[in-house]
Amino acid sequence: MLLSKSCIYGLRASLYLASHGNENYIPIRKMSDRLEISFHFLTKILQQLTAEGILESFKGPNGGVRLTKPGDQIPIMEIVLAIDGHYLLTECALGLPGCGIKKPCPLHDKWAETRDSIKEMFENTTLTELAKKGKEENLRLTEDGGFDLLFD
Amino acid sequence: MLLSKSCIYGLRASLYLASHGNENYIPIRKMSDRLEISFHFLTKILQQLTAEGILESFKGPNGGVRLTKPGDQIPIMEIVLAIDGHYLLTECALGLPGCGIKKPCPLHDKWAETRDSIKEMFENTTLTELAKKGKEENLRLTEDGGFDLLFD
DNA sequence: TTATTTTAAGACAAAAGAGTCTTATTAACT
DNA sequence: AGTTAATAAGACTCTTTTGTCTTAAAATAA
Repeated sequence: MLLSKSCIYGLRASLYLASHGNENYIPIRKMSDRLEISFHFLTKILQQLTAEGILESFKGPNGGVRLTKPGDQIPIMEIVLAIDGHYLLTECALGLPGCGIKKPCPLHDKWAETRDSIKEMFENTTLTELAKKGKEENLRLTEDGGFDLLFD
Repeated sequence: MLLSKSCIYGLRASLYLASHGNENYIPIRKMSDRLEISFHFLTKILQQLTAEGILESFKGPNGGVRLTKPGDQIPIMEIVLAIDGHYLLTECALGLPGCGIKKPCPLHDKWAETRDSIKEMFENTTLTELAKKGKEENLRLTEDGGFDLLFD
């Protein structure tokens, strides 16, 4: 898999948050219900994003999590980096450690090019952009549910 | 990871075979030694490639495995498909089953485009092409060894 | 025929990823 | 103060991937 399950869940939750603006904290329980993700698992993932400063959390009644910045300032690459690390940006296609210009593997040149196009895609796509598109066209965010399910 | 370890090992071994032409069978033990891959693990992987018709094997003394076709007729996509399956060509970036034009996720369009560039890269790169380049420039195929290590 | 060299097959073990559960801790409301 | 609603933290389990080991089968050569 390109992205780990944790990363995918983190992205889905981030899109949820971006679809709602970030004035209010949104409870993780609500998100896990709507997104059909295990509550405890999602909690752990969002704790990572909180630790990385992408989310901020608030305990107690009316608590939850929200984005620390407006979603149009958050490329999805930020979420990917926070959860899966930089492997996507640096990993050798043949799994060789430190594969680079100096000590390349035979696939290095072609793969570096392809990898850059992945990188650019993730860097040039913001949460808000996807959330907007998702809302307008009621696109999918769960196995059988669209963005409309995220709203009351 | 983009490719599984099994797939990476399968690719490295295939490049080994392609560097040697396919007149002779090459023992798996020799490949596993040179490529620094566990013999039994590599054996299992190459059995998959044999089952898929990419390799043919021969038991007993002077036995081993070899490519069934000239390496310039084998795009590395064949190896990837045989070991990791078609997930690379079809998987949704947000992990939604059956994500496609009909029921897309918000990332679908952009991801499909990026995914195609990965696909094309793997389809347009042959074993021989990489093996030739690897031999000529003595590129890396193990943690610290180049193509020269593959030869006696 | 017997010993040797090789792949084939499958049981087993270790490590990593994914998911669950329990117990704090914090904040709001009554 | 006490109850309730929420996140934080960490132990624990399940599953998949990765890797090891043993035995069988096939081919060669003495």
